[in-house]
Amino acid sequence: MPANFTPLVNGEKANRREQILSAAAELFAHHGFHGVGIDDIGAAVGISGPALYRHFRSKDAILGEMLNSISRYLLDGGTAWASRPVDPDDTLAGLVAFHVGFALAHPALITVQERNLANLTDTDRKQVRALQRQYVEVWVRVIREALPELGELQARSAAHAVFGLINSTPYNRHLGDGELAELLCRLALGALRAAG
Amino acid sequence: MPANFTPLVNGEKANRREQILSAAAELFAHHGFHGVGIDDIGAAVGISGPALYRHFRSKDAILGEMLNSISRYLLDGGTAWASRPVDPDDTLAGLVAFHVGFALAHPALITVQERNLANLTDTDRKQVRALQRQYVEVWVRVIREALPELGELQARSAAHAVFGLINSTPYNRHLGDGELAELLCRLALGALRAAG
DNA sequence: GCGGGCTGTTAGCGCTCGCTAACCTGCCGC
DNA sequence: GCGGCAGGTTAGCGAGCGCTAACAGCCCGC
Repeated sequence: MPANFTPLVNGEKANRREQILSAAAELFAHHGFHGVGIDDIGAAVGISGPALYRHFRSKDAILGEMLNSISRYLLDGGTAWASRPVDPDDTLAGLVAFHVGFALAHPALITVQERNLANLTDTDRKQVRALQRQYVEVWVRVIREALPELGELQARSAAHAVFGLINSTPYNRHLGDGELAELLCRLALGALRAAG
Repeated sequence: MPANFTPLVNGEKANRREQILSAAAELFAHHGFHGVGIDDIGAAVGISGPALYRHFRSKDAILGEMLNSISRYLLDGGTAWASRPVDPDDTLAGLVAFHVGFALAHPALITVQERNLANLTDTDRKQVRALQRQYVEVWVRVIREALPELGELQARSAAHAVFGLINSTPYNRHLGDGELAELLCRLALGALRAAG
């Protein structure tokens, strides 16, 4: 199970790229993809405008790499938790805690992932949707193992609803991180338990 | 408690305006505010481009009126439910069902409301945020009456989380409307019960 | 029946945006 | 020490955007 999220770990030189991805994520989250200019992203990392094209092929490529790496991270982490040989309730709790941890650590990425799927290139969108679909399937499987009385469609709907619940972190900055994490886990598990 | 949502009921002539608002909502939800052009909105209602300016002062005004009327509708409906003299658990259940009903009937409006606050004019944004804040306060009050052991901050966080849960309707079209409504109500109430 | 508002049209202005071109500079290997 | 490349700069292009101007048909009151 991955500990820290680093979009791309290419040894060394990826540093500027990560800087750009992180700044762009923040900007995209606040103003939307079309509301952010190339110059804005450049300015946010201290370089100016077209210098970005030394690191990314296009503005779309920035968003594409961002969403791809998020989806891949979630899928990998989720798969890792799901394949641990513990009892179903603990597996579900672990999966919830994993997603809560990510949502708390990276609210901007959550926002971008939720809002800007439609702004992707066709190929990028297909890739990201495939990864997201697989992630949902992991959840569906784990939910149904913990709550066998649920049908597949019900489990899928419940998964989406729980994603919405957890992904409320961008609007949810009243409590400290620790307390909020615990509350979100309780809420999510309580919701799922009530679904059965 | 309002039955149907009609953004503005100005007697008669508001018809075209409502047509435009509804088409724009769908487009904004799919492509984001900046991703939709004046010509797109016009085409969606069968007129072409600049004719919109016979009905709205600007593109921003369309979004402004849309978000203002959504927020006002939710606040009015929520306030109506909250002030019914029934026992706290039933009040909370009613409030949940009210929000679920809106989210199921108007997923596009939910999406726009969630994503495009930042694209509003300063004055519009202030108005909308004020309405939203009041709506949250209604929820906080009702939640705390049903679950007195919850602190105010916890209740506010729980409210935001439940909004996220219910507002997952745009991604959640696997079940029929009736079944999904019932599931979402159960999930939301289960989550809140687990918070106490 | 005709003048005026209401609602539509097309042409086009001015601005911003993504991106390219052309050029500059510091560092590293040979 | 010098050639080349990685990574930065500014100028400017072409396209698309929001919006305005100018004009046209329809309908309604007098």
